[in-house]
Amino acid sequence: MKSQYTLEDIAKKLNISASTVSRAVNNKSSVKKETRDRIMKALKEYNYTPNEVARSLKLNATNLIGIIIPDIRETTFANTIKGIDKVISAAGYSIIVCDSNESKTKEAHYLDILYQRRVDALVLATVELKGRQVLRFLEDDIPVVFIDNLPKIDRSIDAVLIDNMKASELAINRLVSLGHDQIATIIGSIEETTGYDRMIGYERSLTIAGIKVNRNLIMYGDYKEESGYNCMRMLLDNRDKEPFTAVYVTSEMMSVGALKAIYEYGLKIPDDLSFIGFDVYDKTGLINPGIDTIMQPANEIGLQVAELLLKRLENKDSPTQSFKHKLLLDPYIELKQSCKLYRTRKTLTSSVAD
Amino acid sequence: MKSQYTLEDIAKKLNISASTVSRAVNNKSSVKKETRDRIMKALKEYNYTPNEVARSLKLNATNLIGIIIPDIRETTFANTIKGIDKVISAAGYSIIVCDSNESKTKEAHYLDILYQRRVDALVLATVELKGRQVLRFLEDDIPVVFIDNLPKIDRSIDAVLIDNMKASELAINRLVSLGHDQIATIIGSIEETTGYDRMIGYERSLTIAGIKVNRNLIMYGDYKEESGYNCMRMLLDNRDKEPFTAVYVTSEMMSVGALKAIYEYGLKIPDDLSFIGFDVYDKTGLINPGIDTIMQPANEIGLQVAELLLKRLENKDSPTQSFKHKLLLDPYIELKQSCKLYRTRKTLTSSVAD
DNA sequence: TTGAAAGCGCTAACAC
DNA sequence: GTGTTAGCGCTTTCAA
Repeated sequence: MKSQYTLEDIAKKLNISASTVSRAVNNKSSVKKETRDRIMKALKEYNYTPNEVARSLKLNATNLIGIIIPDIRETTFANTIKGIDKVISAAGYSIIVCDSNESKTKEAHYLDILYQRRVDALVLATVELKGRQVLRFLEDDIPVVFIDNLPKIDRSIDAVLIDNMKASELAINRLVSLGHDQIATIIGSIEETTGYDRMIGYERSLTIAGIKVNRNLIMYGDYKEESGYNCMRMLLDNRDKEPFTAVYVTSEMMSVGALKAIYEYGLKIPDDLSFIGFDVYDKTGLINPGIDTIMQPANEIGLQVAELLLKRLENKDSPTQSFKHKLLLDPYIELKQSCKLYRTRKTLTSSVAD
Repeated sequence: MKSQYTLEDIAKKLNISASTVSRAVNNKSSVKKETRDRIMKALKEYNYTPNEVARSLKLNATNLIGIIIPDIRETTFANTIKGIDKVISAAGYSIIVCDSNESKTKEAHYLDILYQRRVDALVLATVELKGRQVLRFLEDDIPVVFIDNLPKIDRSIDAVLIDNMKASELAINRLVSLGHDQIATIIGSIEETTGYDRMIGYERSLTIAGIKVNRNLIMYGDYKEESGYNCMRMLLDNRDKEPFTAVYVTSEMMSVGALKAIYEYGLKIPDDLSFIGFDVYDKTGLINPGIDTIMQPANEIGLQVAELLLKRLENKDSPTQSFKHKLLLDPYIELKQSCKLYRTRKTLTSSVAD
C-alpha cells in the first residue's frame, strides 16, 4: 500500500476533479456537503498528506523562515530561537536554523542557501557588518529582522534588540548606588552598534552621577573569553596607578575571562572587587559566588521577532519602504552576590554587604 | 531591475532553450564551451539564483533534514544540532529545527509538518515512546535517526546514542576506586531505555566490585529538577537508616535539584558527600565547587548522526530493510572537586582529597 | 550539442 | 458546485 497519494489520485478514486478535492482540503469556498464528506473520508482512508513543496511552488511562498546566528550553543540565541519557534510554528511556519559559527564566509553561504530556498523571511544575527548580501532580500521585499547586532547599511531595517545604553545604565547605577565611583569596564568592539551603545551608556551614567569618566578604566575586547581575561589583567596590573573598586564587563564570555583573571590574582568577589557581568546565565544556580549580571530577555526577543515577522508577512502587499521597526526591549539586572557596598574615603574595616 | 530571473528568462535573453541553461547551471553533460560561457556570463549579469522549491518538486528531494528535540536550550541538544549542521550543510542540506517543548502533542504536530514538507530525513529525540507517527517515515523509506532516547517500536531503527551502561560504570568505578561502597543514585524513568540502561550499569558495576546493591539507595525521578531535589531529600532524610557516602545523579537538571537539596541540608561537597552528576555543563567554569560529571559527547553525536544520515541518503535505492545502525558512543567523565577519598571503616579524622 | 515537450503536485481563474 | 485548463520553475527523456 503506497503512502504518498496525490490530489489526483484521490480525485480519480472518487471520479471527481482534483480541484474539488483541493478545495475541500483547504476548506475553500463552495463544496457541496455531500461531496466534501466523501472527500474527507477518502482523504482519511488513503492517508493523504498535501505536498508542501508543490504548494510552495504554486503559491510562491514556502512558509519557511531562515535564521542565521553565530553560535547556537549560546544560551541567549537558543532562547531566542525557542521564542521564535513557538509563535511562528503556531502560524504555520517552520524555521531553518543556520549556525554561522561566527564566520562571515559561512554567513554569506547560508544567505545564499536561504535565498535559493525562497524562505519567506529572514532573522539575522549578523557578524558581517557590511551586509551587502542582505540587500538582495530587502530588494525582493523579503522581510528581514535583525537581532543582536545591526549592520552598517544605508537603509531602514527591522530589528529587535535590547536597549544597550539602558543595559549599561542599569549596571552603573547599581554600582554607583552602592557607593562606587571608580568603576572599570570592559567593552566589546565599538565598531558594532552593540558595543558602542554599551560604552555610551557607561559614560553617560557616570557623568549623570557626577563622576568623571576615566578613560584608563575602559578596556576594549572582542567578546571572546580571552580578551576578557587579558583586559582584566591589564586593569589589575595597573590598579595601583588607576584604582577601581568595581568592574562592569559587557559580554558573557568576556565576563568569564575577566573573572578567571580576578581569581588568579587571588582577589575575592565581592570583598576585593565588585563585579557586574553580562548575560552570565546560571541555569544551574551553582555558580559561586553568584554573579550579578545584566541580562537580555532572550526569549522575549524571540517572541517579538516572530510577531514582527508575522505582521510583515501578512502585509506583503504594502509598499517596499513601509515603515520599519526598531524594537528596543528592556534588559534587566540579576542580583546575586558579586557586588558590595563601598564606603568611599571612609575607614570601615568591613563594609556591609547589600 | 527585477531580481528573480528564471531559467526561461535567461534562456530567452540568449535565444536558447531553458534545458541548455539548466544543463549549464548544473554542470551537466555536454554543453558546448562557447554556449556555456555565454550562459555563465548571463547568469552572473542577471544575478540568477536557482529556485530550490521548483527543483525540489521536480527531483522529489528537498535537501531538508527535520530535527525534533524536546528543548533547544539544553546545551547537549544545541551541541548536537551544531554538529549535525556542520556536516550536513557542507553536503548541501539544511535543517529545520522543531522544539517540541517536551510535549507529545507538539512532537506529533511537528512530525506532521515535516512529513508534509517532504524532508529528506528526520532526526528525532522523541518524548513519545510509542512512536506510531514515525512509522510513516519509515514506511516511505525516509531515513530516521533517533538520538537521546529510543522508542518502543517493533522495527529495526537507526540511532546514535551514548552507551548508558558505560556511563554508569564510569561513575561507579570512580567512586568505588575512591573507597566508597555505599553509593546512592537517582535514576530517570526506567520506562525509557536511557534510564533503564543507566540503572543496569549502576547495579552491574557495584556487583562486579563486590558490593551488594541496596535498593533503598536507588531513587527514581523524571529528569526534572524538582524530582532530583525530592529524591535527594528522601535519601538524606533516611540517611541514618540507610547511610551512603556518595551519590550519582543521572541527568543535568536532577543533578541541580539534588545539589540544592544537599546544600539546604548544610552538607558540604565533597567533605560530607561525594557527588557525580550527569551532563552538568559548566561553560563558564564558575561552578564552585566544580561538579564531577558524566558527559555525553554531544557534538560528536551530531557529527555521527550527520554521517549516518548522509550514508542513508546516498543509498536511497537500497532495500527497505537495509541494515540499521545503533551507534553507541562513549560517554566520558569530567573530574572536578566533588568527589573525595573515603576510607571505609577507618577512623581518619579527615580524609585526603583526590 | 541542443531543443521540444512532458510532468513533478498543487491552486486558481474561468467556464459551465 | 464543479470541471477544465494553465502554469508555478525546474529537470529530463527523446528526438533532431
